[in-house]
Amino acid sequence: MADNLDGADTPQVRSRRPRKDAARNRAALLVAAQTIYADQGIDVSLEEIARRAGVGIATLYRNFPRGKEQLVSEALVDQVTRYVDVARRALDLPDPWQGFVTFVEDICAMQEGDAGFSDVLATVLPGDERVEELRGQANDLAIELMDRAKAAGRLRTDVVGEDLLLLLIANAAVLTVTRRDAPDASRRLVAFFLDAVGTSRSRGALPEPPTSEEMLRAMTRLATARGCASDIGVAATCPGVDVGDGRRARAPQTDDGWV
Amino acid sequence: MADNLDGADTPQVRSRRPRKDAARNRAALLVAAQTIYADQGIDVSLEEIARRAGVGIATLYRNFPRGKEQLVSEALVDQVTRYVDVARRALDLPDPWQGFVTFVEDICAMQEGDAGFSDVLATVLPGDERVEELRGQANDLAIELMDRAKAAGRLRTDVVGEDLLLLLIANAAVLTVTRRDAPDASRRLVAFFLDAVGTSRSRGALPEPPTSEEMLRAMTRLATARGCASDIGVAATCPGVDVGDGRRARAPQTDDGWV
DNA sequence: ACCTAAGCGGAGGGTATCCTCCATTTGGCG
DNA sequence: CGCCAAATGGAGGATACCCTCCGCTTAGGT
Repeated sequence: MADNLDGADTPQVRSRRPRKDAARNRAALLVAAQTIYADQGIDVSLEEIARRAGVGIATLYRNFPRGKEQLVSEALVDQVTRYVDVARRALDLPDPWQGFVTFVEDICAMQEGDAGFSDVLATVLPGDERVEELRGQANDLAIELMDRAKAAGRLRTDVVGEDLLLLLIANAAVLTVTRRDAPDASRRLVAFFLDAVGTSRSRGALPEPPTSEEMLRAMTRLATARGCASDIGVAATCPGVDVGDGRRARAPQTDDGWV
Repeated sequence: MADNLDGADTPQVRSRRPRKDAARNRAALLVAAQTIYADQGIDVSLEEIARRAGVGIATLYRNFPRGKEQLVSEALVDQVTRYVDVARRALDLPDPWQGFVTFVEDICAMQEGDAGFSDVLATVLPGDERVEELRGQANDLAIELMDRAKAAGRLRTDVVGEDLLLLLIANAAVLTVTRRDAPDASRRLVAFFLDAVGTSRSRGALPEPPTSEEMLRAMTRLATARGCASDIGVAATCPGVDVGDGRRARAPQTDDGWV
């Protein structure tokens, strides 16, 4: 951590230990970012995070000079680390298929529990090499899990690592649409995927599907949030989101309202 | 279309035939919207559409007073109509399973061919009853297709209409991420889904998976387009857009790590 | 207790988007 | 041809977001 305290050190790297209030503010910002990102995804204004942390916007930029990208990376690096751990623990399971299934279900459950993490899994943080390094590790472990399951004859041999990525993207999208109104929908998608990639035609019972009402509410919510409609997000709104604000429509026109 | 021409009509509804230039501008706007939406999804600024149509922004608002929502509905109502036709034609196929597969593959291919349509399928246009009416029709037909396939013993009986919606959402997200760099990824997702919901364990060959390079490029493109990272936009999110500009980070502070 | 630099908050510049207002142009009827 | 309502385009108000600048505050060493 504190690899370079004060005192007469090299003139080049003149870092000092930060003041106590500064350290507190930095921590508050990270906590605020983690909380808000987990709840709403990473498309949240930096002002909102600073407000939640009880600091000014300038303090945020002093701690994270590269802006949103850096804040997102640092707020989510713990989750990405846990992601690697999940893969490692799945490899410890004796049954190769069980290991693969556990891994897939666990990371998709992590997406369900943290909208920001879900967003990040479905994209790339071009700026942060730490996150990308961890992602690479997890990817290697995932390949290992898959190879093991293939060797055991339980995973189709024509399934590749990129297919897992497709699932993460798909699941992120389903979650951004359904997180609030039909949270079980994600598990159903995952069950379909596992069913498709496995060889053992076990075909257990599926999780409950969402109801029509839940889906309607979820999609309508997304549409209004997006200021109109679309994209998961999305691209994904996409994926993600886009706070959306209101739209007033004082409108001399008839302007009947939304739904 | 022209349901109320001029002449001495009811004093309440005083619509007249529009001037020729006005009609031309309206058509140009719709064409521009269809073109741009198909290419980039519906998260495009109205200014850009007006510019492409060669008219001012005020002209757009005169023709579509409810703004983006109305323009999207009217630009995409043709596609949604085709969507219903696809379902109807699938019902004409004699083989129930073949009909279901054809329907699913065709609408997902429509999503691939039209990013705006893909966005709309994954949400709801709360304002436009015409689109929602058509969506309801297509939904009923889809249920019929599924019941038929179930009765033939080819579709799992625990699959419901909402599962199809999940696929459309998932596919929209995959497409917003991969459309430019790995367009085949969508077909692979669809193949997985069909494999999971079918009972006949036919298990044909899967479409080619995307390569690692393609996926990396796709995800990086999305991240930079979002100005930072994420969100699929769900649709993609924000799909499409958000120029993002540069970000400089001159960083006055020493700003070394401190972890 | 004092002093200095680290740290702070918020105003405000820049950009993007949605939407409205209004002075000007123009289609097309008489 | 001449008129006038229909139609036009672009300025600009409102909002949201990103990021920087700058004068004030305060931690903490002496």
